Amino acid sequence: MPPKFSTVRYLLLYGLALGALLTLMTWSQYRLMVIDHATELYVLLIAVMFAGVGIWVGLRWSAPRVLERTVLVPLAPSTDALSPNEQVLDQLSISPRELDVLVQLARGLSNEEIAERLFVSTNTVKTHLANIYSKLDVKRRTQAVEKARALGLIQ
Amino acid sequence: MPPKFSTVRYLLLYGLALGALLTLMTWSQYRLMVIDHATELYVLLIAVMFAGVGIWVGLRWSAPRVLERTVLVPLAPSTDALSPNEQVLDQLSISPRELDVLVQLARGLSNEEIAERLFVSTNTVKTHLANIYSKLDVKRRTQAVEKARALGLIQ
DNA sequence: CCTGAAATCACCCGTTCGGATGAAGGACAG
DNA sequence: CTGTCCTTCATCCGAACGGGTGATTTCAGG
Repeated sequence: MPPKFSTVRYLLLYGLALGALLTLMTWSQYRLMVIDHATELYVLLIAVMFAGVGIWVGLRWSAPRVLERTVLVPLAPSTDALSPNEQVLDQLSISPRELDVLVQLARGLSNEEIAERLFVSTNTVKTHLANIYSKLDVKRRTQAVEKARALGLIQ
Repeated sequence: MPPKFSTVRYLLLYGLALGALLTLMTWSQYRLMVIDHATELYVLLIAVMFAGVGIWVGLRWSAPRVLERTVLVPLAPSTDALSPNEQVLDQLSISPRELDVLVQLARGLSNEEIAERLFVSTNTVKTHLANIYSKLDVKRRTQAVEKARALGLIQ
């Protein structure tokens, strides 16, 4: 359960998922071929499966930050050059990824849950959090949320 | 540093503080008597010291909850019978003391800091927090703050 | 081309937190 | 006066968190 080597774990999961997909593909191909030549169903199945894989990969690489940004941006329409929270972000030199972690943090997620949502290891989350704490000059996660809220970085 | 027996610790602090006060009183009395008969100054000193003690004792017994309540109430003027957050408080059956802990929790304080501000032991804070978690149906303190904020219990 | 920032991952160690449980005293309604 | 709720305090144990440190990769900018 505790992902000490999350990279290895995810690689294993990748492999297992791909293997299961291939097995399912060949099996379904065989079954459908035997029963009747429902190639349309077969194509549909393939399409659905790969659509799922595509959606997952898309989430894996873009969603975690884009989804949050689209929530944040409309709340603060850019009047001049930078919105207020972006100014604060620059002043505190908080990186985009650190803001991602901060947003998840404000939702009350644990390190492991944040790691899962952002598709990184818990070690990475901890590193980001340590940087956030030092930049916000706080000691704990609840204080970080409180201060980030006061500074307008989140919500 | 870790207050395992906070009652004993506070009793010791009481004793030490009282002893220091008595020492200071006799010393100041002696000094002022020798220099000149500035009884007014002496009375003033006594008054200030005991006013401080009185304020501290007052805070010790009443302020921790009253001070926070006065922050909460004006934000939600009672329209009919119960203000919205009080309705939620009743529905969730969150006790006044638990709300006190919740308010401190939202400020990002640690268990020990909350215990100091509310003049209870960390064990008591932990008990209140456990009850809060079960009543709010959450697992961690950051989640509790998030949910309490969403429910309008705080801020 | 090289530097530096950003992002990622890892390990160790100590502290804090949370779950489970028991207990005791005060307040208050029935 | 008896049961119930609130508040308080306690212990044990496992999980989560935070500090410190080091390392690699990528990539933009000088």
